[in-house]
Amino acid sequence: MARMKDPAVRSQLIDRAAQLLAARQPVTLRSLVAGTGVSTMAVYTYFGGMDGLWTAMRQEGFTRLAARLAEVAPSADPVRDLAALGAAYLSNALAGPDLYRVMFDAGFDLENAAAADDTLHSLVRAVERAKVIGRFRDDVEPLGLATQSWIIGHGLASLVATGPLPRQALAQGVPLLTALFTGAGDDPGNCRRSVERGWRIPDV
Amino acid sequence: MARMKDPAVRSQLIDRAAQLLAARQPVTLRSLVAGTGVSTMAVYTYFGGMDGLWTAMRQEGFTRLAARLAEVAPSADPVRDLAALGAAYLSNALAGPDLYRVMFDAGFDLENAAAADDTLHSLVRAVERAKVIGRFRDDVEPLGLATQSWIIGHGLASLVATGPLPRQALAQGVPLLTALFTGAGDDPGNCRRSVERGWRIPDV
DNA sequence: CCCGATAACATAGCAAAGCTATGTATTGTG
DNA sequence: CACAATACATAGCTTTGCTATGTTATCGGG
Repeated sequence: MARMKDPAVRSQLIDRAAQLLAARQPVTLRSLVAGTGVSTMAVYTYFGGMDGLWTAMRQEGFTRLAARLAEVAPSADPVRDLAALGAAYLSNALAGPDLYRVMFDAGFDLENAAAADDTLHSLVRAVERAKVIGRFRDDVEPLGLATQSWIIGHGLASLVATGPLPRQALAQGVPLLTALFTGAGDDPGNCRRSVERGWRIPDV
Repeated sequence: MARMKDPAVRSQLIDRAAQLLAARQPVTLRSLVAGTGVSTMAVYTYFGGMDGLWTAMRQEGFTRLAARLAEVAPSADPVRDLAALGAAYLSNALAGPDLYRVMFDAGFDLENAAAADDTLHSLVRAVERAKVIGRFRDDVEPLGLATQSWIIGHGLASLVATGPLPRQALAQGVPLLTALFTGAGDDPGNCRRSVERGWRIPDV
């Protein structure tokens, strides 16, 4: 009945946008299609305009974040896993600061909210596992503690990746998470060890 | 020898920009000067261009933040004061979410870094006072703990004011700060009370 | 007291931005 | 095989930030 959209063009445009973003070059309609051979109309057939492209970029950002978090294999130590998830979150933000900023830049669509919920879920599960083995108290609300971990991770990512704090400030993540998890009932010594073991990743 | 710049025009333009920002209307060169009676050149004589205007907006944001923080009168309970400073920080961010976002949006100039340092200083002083009266351990580094408090405040502000978390999530500030300050050596019961007394402000 | 130099300001217009109207080509379906 | 619907290119419109140029007002020195 008609021609079909070529999905390769769509991902090509997204990739090029991410590439421009990483190169600190302005992402404009014309600079996007410059190297691709397609015309400016492609952006409108595939994304409905530049706004649609930014929405797609946000989705791409959450997809990459989910991939990073999925790399964290659950271990026998859920507190370590929580710190490792935080480290993966930071690692993702530092790997693509501009893309990370785009994720939280403008209007939050329902799709982004769902993606953010997925991000939280992996944290919630780790908190629940920590409760099961008695590291956290019974009265700890998994969603609440997961949200608090997210707040710390996002605050650190935002201030370091695109803000005024230097990269060494990433080390603040260890005392922050240790204090949070100790407050949730974990033994201070064990907590510190678990967090330090999980936080290995992003100090590069 | 020459005409003098009129400072009133400068603040008029800044005010109008903040007004447009709060009304969620695009801040463009021509929309700025639309109601003022001045021409587009004014933006260039006063700010050197739109970038200069955004820099001035960031300064304005930090000025308002400093004013909010200055409203917090130091009391005999420095832990309460720390929580009150965090609440004032949140209150400022929620009063002008768009302006708050502008503050951390793009390039961080030296001036902004200095303003951010001033913000930190009020926190550092409160931490030092808490050490003096024995609420925090002697080995607590004031700058480190102040930075950690800032990370929490900014994470909360960013995720609530312009992000996916609902306004009720502000309540997460209490357990977060309580855990942080308890980890710094404060007695859990006293800490909770102090934080709750200081956190009164932003739950509106 | 006035005049010239200098800076503030208005006007007009340029390059590039996003977007749209229109025409062409291509592909799935009857 | 023919038709219709959709992808895509081309060209141009509107608005953006910015600048070149001319005009006017103001302060200091004679």
